Amino acid sequence: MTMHGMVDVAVARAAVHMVVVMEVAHMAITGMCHIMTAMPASSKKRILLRAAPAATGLARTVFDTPEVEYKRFAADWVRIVAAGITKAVVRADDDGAADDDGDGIPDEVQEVGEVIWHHHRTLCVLFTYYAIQDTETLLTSMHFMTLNAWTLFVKDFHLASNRSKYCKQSDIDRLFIAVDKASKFREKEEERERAKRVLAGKEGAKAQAKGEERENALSRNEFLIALVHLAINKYVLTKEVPDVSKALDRLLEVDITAQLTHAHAHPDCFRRTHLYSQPVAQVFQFHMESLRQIFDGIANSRAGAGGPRKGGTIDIMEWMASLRALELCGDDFSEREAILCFAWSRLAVIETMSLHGLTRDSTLNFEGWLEAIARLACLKALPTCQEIRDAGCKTAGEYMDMLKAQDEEAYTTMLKERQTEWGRMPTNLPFFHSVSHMIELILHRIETTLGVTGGQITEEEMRMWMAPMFAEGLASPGFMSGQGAAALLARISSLEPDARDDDDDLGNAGVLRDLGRAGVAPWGGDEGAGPEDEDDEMLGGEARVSRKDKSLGLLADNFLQLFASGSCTTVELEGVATRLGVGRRRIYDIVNVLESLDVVQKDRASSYTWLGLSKMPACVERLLKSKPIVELLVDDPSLAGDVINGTRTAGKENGGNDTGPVMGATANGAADRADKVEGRKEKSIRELSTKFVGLFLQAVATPGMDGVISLEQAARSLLLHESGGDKPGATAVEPDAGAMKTKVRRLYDICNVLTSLRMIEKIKLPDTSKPAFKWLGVTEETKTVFDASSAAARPIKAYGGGVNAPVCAKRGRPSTGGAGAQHGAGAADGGARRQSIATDCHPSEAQWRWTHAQAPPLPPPTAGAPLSAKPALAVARAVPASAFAAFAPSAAHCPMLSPCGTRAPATAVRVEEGWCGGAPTPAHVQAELNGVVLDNTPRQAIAAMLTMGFGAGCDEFRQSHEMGFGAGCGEAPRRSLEAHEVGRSISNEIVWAPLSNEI
DNA sequence: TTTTCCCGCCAAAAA
DNA sequence: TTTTTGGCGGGAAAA
Repeated sequence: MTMHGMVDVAVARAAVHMVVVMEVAHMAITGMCHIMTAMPASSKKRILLRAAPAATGLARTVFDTPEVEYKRFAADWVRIVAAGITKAVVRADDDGAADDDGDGIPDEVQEVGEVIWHHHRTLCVLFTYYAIQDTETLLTSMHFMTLNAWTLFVKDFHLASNRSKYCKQSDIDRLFIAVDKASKFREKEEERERAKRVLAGKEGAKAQAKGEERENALSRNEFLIALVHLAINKYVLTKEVPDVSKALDRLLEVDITAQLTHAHAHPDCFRRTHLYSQPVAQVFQFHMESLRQIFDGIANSRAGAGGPRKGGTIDIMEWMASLRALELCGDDFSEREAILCFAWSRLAVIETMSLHGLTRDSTLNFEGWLEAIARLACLKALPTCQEIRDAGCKTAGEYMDMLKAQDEEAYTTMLKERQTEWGRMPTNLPFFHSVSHMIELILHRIETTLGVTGGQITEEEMRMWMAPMFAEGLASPGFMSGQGAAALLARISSLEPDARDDDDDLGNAGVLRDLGRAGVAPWGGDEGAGPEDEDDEMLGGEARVSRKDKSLGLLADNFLQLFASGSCTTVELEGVATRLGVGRRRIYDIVNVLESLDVVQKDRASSYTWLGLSKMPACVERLLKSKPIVELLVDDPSLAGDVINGTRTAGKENGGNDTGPVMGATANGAADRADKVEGRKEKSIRELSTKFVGLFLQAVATPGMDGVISLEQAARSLLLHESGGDKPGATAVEPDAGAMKTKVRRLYDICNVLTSLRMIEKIKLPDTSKPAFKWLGVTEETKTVFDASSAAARPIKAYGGGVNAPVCAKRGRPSTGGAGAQHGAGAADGGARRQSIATDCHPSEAQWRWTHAQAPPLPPPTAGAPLSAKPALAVARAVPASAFAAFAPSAAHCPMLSPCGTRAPATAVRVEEGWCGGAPTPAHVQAELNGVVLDNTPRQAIAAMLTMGFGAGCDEFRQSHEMGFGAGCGEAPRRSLEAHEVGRSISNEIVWAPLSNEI
């Protein structure tokens, strides 16, 4: 009953993950159950809640979750036990078969299991790393470790010693063979058994395609078994350590874990510290359309060749073939490293011994593929922005190919000099630049092949590009050999599409786009032919952002888009503000109005729950039914005559001049609680919004008004109400001009968001030019606003200083144009072709185009606003939720959206948290680099980003973080791994969890 | 001009 | 206290 000394702590901390055990392999691990019972009930409940989505959202998991990892371990462990580890342990251990807790499993075996679990992540990584060493058998190698690989592993970690009695190289080789043979034998047995048991079910049919033609190689669980034996040989037999679990722990801890290098970093290190940052997400987002096409093209390549169609995934062969076609491997990085990129971009899969699991584990979905590209970007030798510029090129791709063509030697030299070791980050440029340049290179190569230039890659183009590959590339990947490959390939490709329910079908986006630019030859020449584009001579300096680009309406659009597309249901103010690139203050304006309509609901400080359209119609309905709080007054006395009519007991004309309440059957009603002059609370935008909507509803009910209200009218009604002037006997005090002005200002705020909701629209009163709005109610368009898919498709508009391409059609520059004011690069959306996203720091050269070729379904009033040009760093501050769904940590990962623990301070995050927790916008970073301090700048977050390699000149930050794939992953493996084991970040605020279930 | 409405100070309300 | 909310109005950009 006494529990395992050293592992104890770790196990206790990891206890949370153990809950899952029950469902997975409870049979084999029942012995561990007591751990769970010892767990505090509260935490148990919490985790179970979180575990739920894991089951359904596996494919969506962006980080490897503890749950999955635990299950993966459980699956291994079941096999290990089945393989008879018990016998070996009991035989070697001093305690023998003691089973104090009487659960039927010898305590020592249990402890061994716990030790393995403790190091399982590391071991999985190592297994893959070495399995990949052998490119000879590329395909199988990702799941099997050959003798060569095993030997290399042993050598790297100095596990063999010729002086030792039981651990000479030859002993270890023998060990390998023994394990391999034993399991092979057992597998055969099992299979026979199974075959017998399986009756008709189609289960049986596909269950065992697993031909055992694989020769000497260890699967992961066998590798683990081998390690146990190795530990026994190394420490138990030599009497150094009496007990097997301790010996294993020592082996894993001292001999292995402590010797890990950056190359063995867990995939999540890279994801967490580099990949999921806003700048990177933006880079991807910028090229999203093209990337999607490319991915689809590659993913469906075999379908085109007559092969089976696999749904939306890319396997290793396709990955390698595409890299070859792009001529990416070379002196800077090898094919083996390319394979590592692929392997590291996969997500943990629980069961790799089933057909389904194997497929999962052997392929990358879109997000995974993007990650692989990002990893590739780390390895690839790429030019800096400066170099590109100096060479007079627009993109990195252009630069590379030009260099190659003009000076082969220099090109080769560059490749050699710039290569980055696997596991390290490039040092010559910020990571997101690398990614950007990498993508440009890919696009450029594809375009050159096709003779196309700039712009989105279309489906058609992709097909053309892929064509030659059917013929050669994919069909006979020359870089690999071996039957195993063919066998595995057959296995993988034969399986059913696996209902990829997930991935949004951006499929038709391409079509839309093509339609959009109809008239322009698909590729072939021309293109730029857009009648309009011109200018871009670029601006000199600071770009003044148009007021329209930072309007509340625009912001509201983006806000709605962000949440409507469903990536997250928790609205966390600070995070949203950062994400949207605005100050918190502005978010309040929006949220308050939305709250008054039940679109969001406040659940705690700084946090709201997104309700979307679920409650909103009912809310409006309710307002309609209940008597309005404020009575609508008709502003123009003359008009009052007509308006006031039937149906209402409009009978009261107060002494006050024109004031005539139009509605409100029971005028007295409104008075009840409005007695005391309304306090601050009553004047909140939230309340104001409710009242305002009430006014609209009255206007709708009033014949002749048709739901139209002028702001002045509304303001006056509101003010009169506030002053109590609308009460029966009261004397109306005509509000003074100042008050009116203020009130109108507020109403504009509300109108802006209501407009974004498409619930009202601005109209101009025929007669006067008075501003007025017309109530539309919950329209079809409103529904569209909330519809997840259309929201995802809806382009986001750059907000504020966001800088991207000038897209405005309007040529003349706004009068203000001071010195080199900015410009609209006037490229019409439809024909806009990609330029470069080179996230360069020199605006004068960059010409951005925000390429939303497809016309937004419902251009909001503000659409088409010119986007100003500006320093490249800030490409677009607002990124569509759809982008974040794929790249950004989900709410669950990121305290910025949904704190899992205590809330992070509003403006600062701990450096350890990486970018999570108040991510700075590119503009912030830019400002910081320029030495300017913006308000609301999350300085620490920026510091964190800078340590990751963004920007130069921030040595004080960098020095302490010269890291490879992850902070601490290289230097202090012990510690950080421990932290990882527990599945939480060091800061203790981030809890790994699957991406929100519903996406 | 008039209409819009961004910005952000600073105080009330809430931890 | 400190942090979160958010009223409020100057004043400037659009129309």
